[in-house]
Amino acid sequence: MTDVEFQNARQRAEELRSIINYHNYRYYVLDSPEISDAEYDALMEELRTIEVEYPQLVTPDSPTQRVGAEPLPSFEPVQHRLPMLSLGNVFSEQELRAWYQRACSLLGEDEAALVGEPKIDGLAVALVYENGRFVQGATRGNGLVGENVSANLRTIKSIPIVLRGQAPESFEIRGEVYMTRSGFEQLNNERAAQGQPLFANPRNAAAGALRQLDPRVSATRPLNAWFYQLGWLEGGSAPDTHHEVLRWFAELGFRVNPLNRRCATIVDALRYTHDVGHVRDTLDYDIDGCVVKVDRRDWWDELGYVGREPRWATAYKYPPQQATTRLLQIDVSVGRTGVLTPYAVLEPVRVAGATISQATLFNEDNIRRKDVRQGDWVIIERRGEVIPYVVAPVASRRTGEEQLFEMPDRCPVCGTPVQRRPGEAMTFCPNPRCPAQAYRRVLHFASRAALDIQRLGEKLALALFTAGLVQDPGDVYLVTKDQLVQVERLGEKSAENLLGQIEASKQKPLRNVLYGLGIRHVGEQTADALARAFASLDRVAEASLSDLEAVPDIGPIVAQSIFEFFRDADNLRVIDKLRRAGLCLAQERVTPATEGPLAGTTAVVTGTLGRWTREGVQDLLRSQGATVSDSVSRKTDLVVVGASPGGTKLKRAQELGIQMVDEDGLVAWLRERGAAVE
DNA sequence: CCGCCTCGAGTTCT
DNA sequence: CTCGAGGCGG
Repeated sequence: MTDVEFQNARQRAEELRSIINYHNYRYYVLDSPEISDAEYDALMEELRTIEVEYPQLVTPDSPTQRVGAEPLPSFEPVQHRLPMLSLGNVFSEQELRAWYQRACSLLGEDEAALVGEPKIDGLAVALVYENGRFVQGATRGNGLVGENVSANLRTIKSIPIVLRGQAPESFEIRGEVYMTRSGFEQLNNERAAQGQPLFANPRNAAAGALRQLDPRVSATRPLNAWFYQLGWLEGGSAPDTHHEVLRWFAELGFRVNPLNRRCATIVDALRYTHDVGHVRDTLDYDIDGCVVKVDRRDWWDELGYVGREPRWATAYKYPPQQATTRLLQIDVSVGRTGVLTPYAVLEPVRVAGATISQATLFNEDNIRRKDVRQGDWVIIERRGEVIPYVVAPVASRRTGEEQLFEMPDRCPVCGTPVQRRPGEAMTFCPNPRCPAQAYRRVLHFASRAALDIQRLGEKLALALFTAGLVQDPGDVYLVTKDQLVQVERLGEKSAENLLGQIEASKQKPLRNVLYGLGIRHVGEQTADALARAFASLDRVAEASLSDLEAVPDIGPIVAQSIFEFFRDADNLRVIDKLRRAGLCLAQERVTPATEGPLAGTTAVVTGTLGRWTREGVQDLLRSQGATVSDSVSRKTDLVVVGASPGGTKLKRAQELGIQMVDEDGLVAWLRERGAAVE
């Protein structure tokens, strides 16, 4: 190698580093790249090639050095020059106002400008820069001593290795390392596919990634960071107000959250917490509140600290969406179809406005996959802000006393040995006469989507069942007022009401009856398809396997299930009772999905309507040839949106660009197509 | 045969 | 709402 070649290589390497650092900044910090990924990769490749040829040209701040450092034996402790304090919390508007009043009165001011920032749910880190270069980064640790995680922080591409513009001689900047929600989901999907344990939430996943001793593992994790606080500073100066400091950070090349806002008064700050709360769900990172800081930094010294919390800043916390509680034991329930479903019995805990004491665990595999044990501390959340869900155990809080769950080998209700088919996740009790199943069949028959017998709910159904009065759906029509009054101690009026409901149910259309029978694999959609195709219960009962399979969406397994149902003596007895009670087991004219003004259209109804019930709208659409579905997909033509609609349906409809209408819009839509409106 | 789309079934609390 | 699994198109 000649000296000239070496000099050229060195010059080119320097050039490339500065070009790559610039594009890194455009891409990772500003989120607005100027070149394509391929062009970027080509630049990286060129630099890497030079560095392989001339290893002496590799510098610690080279972009190629973000990945690939050797694993560490352990993290080295780092004493924070300035302790990393925690913030005080407030949980309500009043408390935030009180914090502000106190700050103002200590300052002897009427008002003090503030800065609002989203409070990122991640891990606080402190980074030291010297002469514009990243030299060290540490975790918060206990606030006084943290761990040196520099090698891992280097792998986060939005963290600048070399600063832009004029930086002070040395300073410390603080920020939050977090994992994006999308990255977290993808990571967990990958881990699930490989049978590895899942992370409970993005925060835990980020913590795991940051504390990886092998930076090469860290580098593969979707970490990112926001910066929001100046630590110490030497050989230079920083602006006087916090909002200017944040702007200055951005100029230096740090990633600063765009939601940060200067608030002139406490009223603005309150509005700010409200606004951030509104966009919270749309962000690709978790926040658990807002941080509010006094803007003028000279006032920080005046306000000082109480204990280890600054008086010049506080955290306004939103109600938690997750909670930790004790999983007392795992019980098993038996469903209508005989499926054994394990569920967690929890130490009651408040999550998102409700006290949760139980949560389903779905099946044995799910429990095993999550490694949930009886006695564990577990993280609970409400999916869709409703359904309680066990996210993960907190393995670090185990005592060794925890008990592994085993699916019982006999049905907990009737004692019949249970079955689990190879390759299937569900365990079930094969005894159709199992009281749990029989009782739930009655309940299902009375449910809204079936015969809609209100008042025949869990309690009464169980009482009638144990008294031996209603053992199957057919018995519902044999109950007398005397029995209700004398055996069930119902009031005269309630008994009459119930009997009225039962009487009215006899008019329900065939599809409701078919659904109510509880044939395995026959839900609302399939029941509707059967009613349309055969128009009478008897014809369904007589249908051959191939007749059944000719119906769209019915395949061999569903056909077999229907076929068998109508060849079971117990089931035939039930149907006989229904027939004698005078139920509607045939329908005169059925509109096939291929006829009517709405033929070929698929609609979804979500939320609460005003003028009609949801069922009413569905019936209206169906009666004119439309297909009514429960989930939005590419095939959906129209989504009718009522008040408080299902979030995923709305989101999916938006993603797919499907027409959405309210009630008035629906009327217009129907008129356009020449369909009847009432 | 695989992957996508639906459907079915179980479930919580106010 | 979630998960499992059946149906069916590519």
